[in-house]
Amino acid sequence: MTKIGDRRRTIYDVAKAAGVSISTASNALNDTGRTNAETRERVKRIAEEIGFRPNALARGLLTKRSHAVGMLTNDTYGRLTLPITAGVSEVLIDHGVSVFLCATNNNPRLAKLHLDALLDRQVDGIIFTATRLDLKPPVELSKLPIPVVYVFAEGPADSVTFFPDDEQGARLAVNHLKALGRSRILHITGPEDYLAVRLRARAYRECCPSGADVMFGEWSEEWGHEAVERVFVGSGEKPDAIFCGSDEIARGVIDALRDMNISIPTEVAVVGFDNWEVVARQTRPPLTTIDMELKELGHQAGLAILGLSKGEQIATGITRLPCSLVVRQSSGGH
Amino acid sequence: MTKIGDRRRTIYDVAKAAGVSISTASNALNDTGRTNAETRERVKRIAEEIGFRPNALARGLLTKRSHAVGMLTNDTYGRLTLPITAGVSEVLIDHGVSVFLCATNNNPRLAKLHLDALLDRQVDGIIFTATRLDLKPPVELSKLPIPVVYVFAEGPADSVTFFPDDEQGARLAVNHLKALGRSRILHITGPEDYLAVRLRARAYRECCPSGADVMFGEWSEEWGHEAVERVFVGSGEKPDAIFCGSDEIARGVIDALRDMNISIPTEVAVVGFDNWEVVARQTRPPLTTIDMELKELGHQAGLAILGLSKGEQIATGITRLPCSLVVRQSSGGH
DNA sequence: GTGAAAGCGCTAACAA
DNA sequence: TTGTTAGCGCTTTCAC
Repeated sequence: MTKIGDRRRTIYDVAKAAGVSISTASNALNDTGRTNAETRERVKRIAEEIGFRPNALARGLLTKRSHAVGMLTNDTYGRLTLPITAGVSEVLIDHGVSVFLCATNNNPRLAKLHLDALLDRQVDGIIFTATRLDLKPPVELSKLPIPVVYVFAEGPADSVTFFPDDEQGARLAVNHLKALGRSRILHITGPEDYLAVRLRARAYRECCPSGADVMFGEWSEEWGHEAVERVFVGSGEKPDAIFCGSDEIARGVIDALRDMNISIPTEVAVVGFDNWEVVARQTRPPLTTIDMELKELGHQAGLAILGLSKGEQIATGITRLPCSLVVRQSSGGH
Repeated sequence: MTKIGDRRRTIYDVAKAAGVSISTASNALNDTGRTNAETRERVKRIAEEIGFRPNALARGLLTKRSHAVGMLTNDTYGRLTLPITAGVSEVLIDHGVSVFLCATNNNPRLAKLHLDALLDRQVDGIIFTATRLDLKPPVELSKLPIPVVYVFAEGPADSVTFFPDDEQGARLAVNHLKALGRSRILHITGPEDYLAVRLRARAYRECCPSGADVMFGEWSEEWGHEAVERVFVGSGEKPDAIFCGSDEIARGVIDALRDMNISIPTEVAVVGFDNWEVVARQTRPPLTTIDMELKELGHQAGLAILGLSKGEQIATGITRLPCSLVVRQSSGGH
């Protein structure tokens, strides 16, 4: 019976089994240097056979590239973070890069702890994600020795930053309603101190020059409900469409309209913002809404950090990625 | 002007600045070996001053412990995954362990890719999370050279596995309703092919020996709505309480009851399952529900993998962690 | 109590 | 084309 040590195979094992030196083995495995095609194939085959897998720690120590990036995030229960992270991870895994997930809960002590851990691990870059465009990181990220990409968060002026194009998204919603023949469109949205809220409201106003009416409030169903009650009591001309700042607000709006026996979309069409499926799919009728393409945002952020970590030049400043319109029954669109 | 190279400080820099050898510096920094207390303090102070941070790659290469673990997950848009991950990360960061997040989308190819990457990075262990107890990992995890912990998923018989105590959670719900004086309790729940559904239904039946009535269906609001309509049309004795298999179902139930002008909780009390705040907080009235303590599940999984990676003995088999009851207005409890 | 030296597994000059 | 060699930054015997 052959005694096989169960320690992991190293490049030495490959070299010995293939009858070459470790440098030849290394070159063959990585397609670097000048290696005879035949030798290369043989080395690769043998590596495969004996189950060789390179030690990423050793490689990283030498090359000073760990092929890992850190994601520092604020948003624990993250309906934003998770799709973004999935997008980041999805592009990076194809480039052999793994992702450390660090939830900071917006706590500076925790953020520092995670940041130090990431730096110790020699990550090639950091992606910082928050839930608001106008929220600062809980820890200083601006003078790190590695590149940083911001998603849904504000970095220094010359940083690489991604977020959704709120104005374009709002235009998409309003133009959809206008194309459906609606003319008295109301905008019920979140707190005015959110940049996203202001951007969306601005785009909405530009699309509805006559009689644009914005109701700022909270990010809750409750607020959607309340706003509708406020608008639809009494007489006077009523809106024939409502563009909501979030799907949650839209849900409250829809529930309130149903309570008042106002038919959707016949009397009032409703459009939301987020395409948060668990909400948008479950309203009655299902909600037409704006999708912020969070996964794509993650893709772009991943590609950016990849490029930066290789020393490539990436356009700095804010890049706003287009939103898309998801039509369901609440707007009566097709 | 002193030229300071901006490469990272190494233990050599610390040793030189402190006038000791690198081995002494290492011992001092790690509180290992016999080191003069005074020397130790001096070395630590100097390390701090020059901004020394140990290179985790070098350390891991030598010690064969990377102080990183991988989380392999199925549930991309994860209302389960995220709290669990947060819990894992929360305990581990305090032990200097970081977490790689790998979303597999239940895709074997992707899972293999991620698993290999984790192995290459010499992770100290892997936590596999799924969304169902009776779902197998998309990749073979049973004979890895590193420990594996399963959360919300089934591992081999002798593996370490955590999930919530569905039966205890169900008993909590039913007993709460009984304590409130309800006697005709109906159970509207998800598909019977889920183990969790069967366990909850069993516990419910045991608590309601007389007239226990279970309606299996889907995990949707729609189903909750439909089930209520089915039950409350026609004459005959109606339930005075409904225990739902999920918060989403409960939401449908509550909406349907309101549509029928049945008052909650006076005529019918409702309890959900999940404590998914975005749903449970927004129902009218707010939903009494069962919390699966996902973060605590993550804590336990993190501690388990930590212990296992240190070679400690951990009880194998399935550990079910208690759920808790969150009382809101839908049950009229206090 | 401290230091010299070996070496973790790998890559990249440079020689042959 | 291939092999030899020198480290990457750190921990850890084992002399002193």
